[in-house]
Amino acid sequence: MQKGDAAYIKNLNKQLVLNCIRNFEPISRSQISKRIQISKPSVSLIVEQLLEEGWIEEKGPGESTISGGRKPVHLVFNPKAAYVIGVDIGGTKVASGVTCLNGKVQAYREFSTSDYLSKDLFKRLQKDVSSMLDDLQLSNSDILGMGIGVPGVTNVEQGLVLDAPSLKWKRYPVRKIASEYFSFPVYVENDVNTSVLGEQWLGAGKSLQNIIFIAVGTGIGSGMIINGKLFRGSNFSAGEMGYLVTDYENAKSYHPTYEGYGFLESVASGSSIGHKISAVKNQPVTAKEAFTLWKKGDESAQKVIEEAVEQLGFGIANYVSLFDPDLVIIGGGVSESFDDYKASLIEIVEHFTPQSCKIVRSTFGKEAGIVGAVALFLEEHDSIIQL
Amino acid sequence: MQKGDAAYIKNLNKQLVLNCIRNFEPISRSQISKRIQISKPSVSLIVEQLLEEGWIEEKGPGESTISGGRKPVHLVFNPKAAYVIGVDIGGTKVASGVTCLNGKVQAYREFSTSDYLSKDLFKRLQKDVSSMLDDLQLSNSDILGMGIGVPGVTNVEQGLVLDAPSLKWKRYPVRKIASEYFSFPVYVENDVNTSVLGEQWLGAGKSLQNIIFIAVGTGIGSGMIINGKLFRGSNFSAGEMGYLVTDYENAKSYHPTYEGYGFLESVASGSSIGHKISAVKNQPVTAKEAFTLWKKGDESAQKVIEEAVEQLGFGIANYVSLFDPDLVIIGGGVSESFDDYKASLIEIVEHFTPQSCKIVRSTFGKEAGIVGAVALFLEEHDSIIQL
DNA sequence: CCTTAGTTAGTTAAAGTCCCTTACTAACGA
DNA sequence: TCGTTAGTAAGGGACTTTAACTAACTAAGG
Repeated sequence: MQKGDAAYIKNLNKQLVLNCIRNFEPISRSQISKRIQISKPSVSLIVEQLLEEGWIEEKGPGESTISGGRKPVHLVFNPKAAYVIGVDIGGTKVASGVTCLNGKVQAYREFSTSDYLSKDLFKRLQKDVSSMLDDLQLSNSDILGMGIGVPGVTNVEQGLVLDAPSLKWKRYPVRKIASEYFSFPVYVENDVNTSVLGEQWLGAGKSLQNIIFIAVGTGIGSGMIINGKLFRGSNFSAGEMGYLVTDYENAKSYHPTYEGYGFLESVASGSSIGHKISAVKNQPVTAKEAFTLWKKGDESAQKVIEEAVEQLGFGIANYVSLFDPDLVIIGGGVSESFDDYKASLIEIVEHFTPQSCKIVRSTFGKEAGIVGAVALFLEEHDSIIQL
Repeated sequence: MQKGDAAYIKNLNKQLVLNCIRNFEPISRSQISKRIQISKPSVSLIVEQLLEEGWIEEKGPGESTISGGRKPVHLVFNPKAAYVIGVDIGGTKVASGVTCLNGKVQAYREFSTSDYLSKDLFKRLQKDVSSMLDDLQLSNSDILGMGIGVPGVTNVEQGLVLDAPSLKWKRYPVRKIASEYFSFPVYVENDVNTSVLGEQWLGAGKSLQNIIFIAVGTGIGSGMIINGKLFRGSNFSAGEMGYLVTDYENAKSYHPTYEGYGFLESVASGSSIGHKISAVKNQPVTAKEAFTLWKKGDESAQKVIEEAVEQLGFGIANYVSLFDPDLVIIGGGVSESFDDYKASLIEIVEHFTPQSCKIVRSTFGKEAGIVGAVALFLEEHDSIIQL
């Protein structure tokens, strides 16, 4: 529990005022005072400090009310007061970007993961970051910090990637290594978790309290916002949706430990769809191609995909039954064809859950990883700017 | 967000001191100061107030350290400073009890639900409560408030039972009705949720952050503590474990909306075990009798129970995969035979989850409902005494 | 046994920080 | 000029803290 002293309440109220401005700009000192129930003199004092520190700006006078009176001074948030760097380390590429405090991406870079995986990955990243800062004419002191999304189980407190198969990282001390290249604080987190944070901040889940984000691609992973906060589980491995069991008969003969994948991802992931159709066709077919075949009326593709969607639907239904979320967001490679199977997916979920729940597709494009990583930084870092 | 002022920090620090005493008693003013990092004068002042208000007591001198010095004055929590009433409204009986602040039940009463369900249930409850208070020589002012556990979906904020089939309550305004009979504050919550709160407070899940409580009886329900707090979901219906789907083939022909039960409870609950064996034996058999038959070597009982345990195991595995909890607690009628199927249950869960997780049986006996309801009150009510 | 130095517990007094209330000035419409 | 609203100044209250105190105890030495 937190101890209360003067500094603590000062900070509390300062954040309260700043958040009020962020959410209701433009707004006057007087209105802030009314809204957050802090006396006018206190608000004025805090506003003065925020102005001095550059977090907010005065923006011309507002309009008097109908009954007359002095015009209020409009205050607005200054999203360029500082910047945050978001990094998405994926299996194929490492994308990085600089965003302002509103999450707008100001600069973007990427490089191939495999070229630098064995060595100098962070050195290369440092190069990209320097180049972006140069472009934007920013210095290190303008940067609050960096968030990094990684495809694996991560201990965010220690900045340690516990296991990321696609990068071949095991107990890899990312924060420690990154601190050798960057002077600002760095936070690392599983990429599905950063995704759901991004969606909560600026995407489909804006200001919702309970959100599930499901990434269906090579495997199936998920992240969740619970009671407004990211939930990580007791061992940082909550949301392992790929391990769900939805088939009593087949599961019995199934051995996750041998096969290296969970049950659900062995029947409903993008790669499983690819494998199954490849087996039928006796030639390599990717999941993307499978969806194209399906649309063209290919029967074997239809069968495989329909079963995959059905199993995925069961998995989502289970998730929803347990969590009762406001929203389920589908992301990952297989979400590209979301519109094609959306209807049947929703039907299955509705059928097996006590309460209905919206299911939508992820909103972001290639910037998803960046925005999520930035959201992670803002969520974790103890600054006046909070998610 | 909370606004900070003098009263707020005072209250914060007061709670901090009181909790410190509750957790580490006996403890001296000086030690408190060191532990919670509040200056000695402040601690002394707060302690003086807590003594005056009766929450704590001085208890003789402690021992000096090896290096000499004045003996510390030991402070201890006074669990009899106030009392809380816990009520468990079940399908068969309404149990009520008075506990002290440590959760020890000081008095207990019960009456048959069916006798009073149609009318005067709360009037009857009031009688039991008065009688208990008389026995304990307590007055209304000694009672902080009342918690009530109910077998149904409940909106705790409004004190409204949304749907409790076994009581035939729909949108039943329990708090409003209770307020006509009791002068202290009343909180209502689903009984599985009160159970998990009770387990977190004084049971198997003491001081753990992520706990799942599963009640297997007539149906299958569950409650969960997430990040240390009870999670209710967006529509107060999180934890509907009975609706999990674990069987691809059978689920397809299954229609929860028609059958009134979820899929998992149709194959793994106590009543489903009873039904299935009754069908085989062509005579009514209860779940309890089924377990007895099983132990005696009855083959059909074995088959039915083993399948039920298997399905339940799948359900728990799914739960664990998604939540990554510290602990799973099994309660409800079917948990009485827990030791008989514990091994196979654990084996299944281990097999299908990425991370292993302890599974134990619920700790409480008939007082479970009372303690849980009291825990609910303490969790919800904004008093200096917090869960 | 008595004395004294060293140590720890708890209190007193003064000062700092934050907030609030009250009363003010500033600015505007009618 | 009056009524109204925005924002500021001054004084006071409620916390906290630091620094210095008193109280109470152990242990060692004469």
